Amino acid sequence: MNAAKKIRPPVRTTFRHGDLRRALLQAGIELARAGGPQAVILREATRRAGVAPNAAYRHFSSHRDLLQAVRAASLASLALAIEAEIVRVRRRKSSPSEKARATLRAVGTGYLKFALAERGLFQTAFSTPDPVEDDVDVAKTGKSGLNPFELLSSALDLLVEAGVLPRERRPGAEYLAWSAVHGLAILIIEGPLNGASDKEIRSMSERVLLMVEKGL
Amino acid sequence: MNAAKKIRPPVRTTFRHGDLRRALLQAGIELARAGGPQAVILREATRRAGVAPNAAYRHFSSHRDLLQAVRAASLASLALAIEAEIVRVRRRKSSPSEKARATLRAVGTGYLKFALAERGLFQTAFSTPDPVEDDVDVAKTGKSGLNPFELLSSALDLLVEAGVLPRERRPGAEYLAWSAVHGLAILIIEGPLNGASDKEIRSMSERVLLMVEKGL
DNA sequence: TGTACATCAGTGAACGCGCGTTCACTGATGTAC
DNA sequence: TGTACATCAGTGAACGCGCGTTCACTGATGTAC
Repeated sequence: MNAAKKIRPPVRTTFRHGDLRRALLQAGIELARAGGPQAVILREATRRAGVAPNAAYRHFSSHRDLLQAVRAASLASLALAIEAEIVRVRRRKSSPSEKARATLRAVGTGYLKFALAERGLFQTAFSTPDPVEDDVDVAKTGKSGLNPFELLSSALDLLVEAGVLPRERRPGAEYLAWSAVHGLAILIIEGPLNGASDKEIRSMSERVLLMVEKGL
Repeated sequence: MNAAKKIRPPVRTTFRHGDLRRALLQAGIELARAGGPQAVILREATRRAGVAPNAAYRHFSSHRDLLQAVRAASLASLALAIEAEIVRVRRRKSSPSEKARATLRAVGTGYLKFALAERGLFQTAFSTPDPVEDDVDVAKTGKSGLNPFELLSSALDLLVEAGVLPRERRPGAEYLAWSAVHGLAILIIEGPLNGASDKEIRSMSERVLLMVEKGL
């Protein structure tokens, strides 16, 4: 019993953690991954970092501050997932108009794949505060330096340049595309499409992307 | 001071509340209306009903149970809002195909209007558990006895009957329409379209509904 | 119509929980001389 | 190269909070006779 109480040897040997901010952020991301924004608990993050609860306050001004950092990281992951999908399109050779269309689809596909594979992070990325739109916070971007919203925008620009999308329909088109794809993502991760099979999900994804293309 | 402590006269004169379940549910709905599902706090509901916290357990087996009832009521409100919009269409005389189209638009319009006017209830209605799809819980329906999902389904059936929507495209069409409209609702209430003007919102709503009609 | 009694919707007090946050501190580290 | 010292990233203890939930109870009400 005494021994049991004496256990709890701080794994660290050094007194200073040295990289605590990153460690807390990482722990926060893992919490978000597993349980969404709700699960990002400051005390739990410090526990995972092997540190006293209040140590977090050296690096984050509040719980809110930590959550905000996790949210930014989630958006960055999403951007990365979209970029990965876009890269696959770039490799293929085809006409500009077909390429533009494929790029838009890639944005949607990347978005949906990420939502499905990382539902916790996806939910966290879009948990209430601050719109992503005109936000140039680098913490939210992928390799290209663009955040998910900007990636979608540039795909739409490409569509206009290729003459596929009439210029007068361009303004606000982000919201049309985003509505459809985001809505499907939510239906899949927390709506009636929740238990659906991979096949069903893939089919619905394709149909939604097609609907956007036709309806834009 | 003594007087101050002696205040707290139970407003009730009778010992038994008599209608506590309804009172708690009503309080829960108001909490949800003001702050979404998070704000539905069992103790607060009992406070508003002027009753001890544990009194709630005579009528709800747990906090979860209360929240579930509030959620059902939110869905019922949504169904009502959609039905109200549909009724407006029915009154107008026009060709069956135009009527069918208008009905589908009405479902979307009702949905979006409700999301905008009652964001707290809307968020509550779709807060995680139990899909609405095949759920025949009467607590979730409007006057017609149909829940929101079923209202959408029957609008799509109408579209097929009127020959507007090819029969082979019918299966799963709910999800296409719902994705787009639900996505827009979320963009409006907690996304980048949050601060948008009424005019912008109306415009985007129309465009999304048009996209659905064209893309279905 | 009157009385005895069972029912059960409410009370009052208390619980453990885990959270975010604040306080005064300590001692390893890097720097200036 | 050695020593004194300031810095500041971490500690340890404690806080108030409000939650959901459990317990043994009480007394107004409706019912059976």
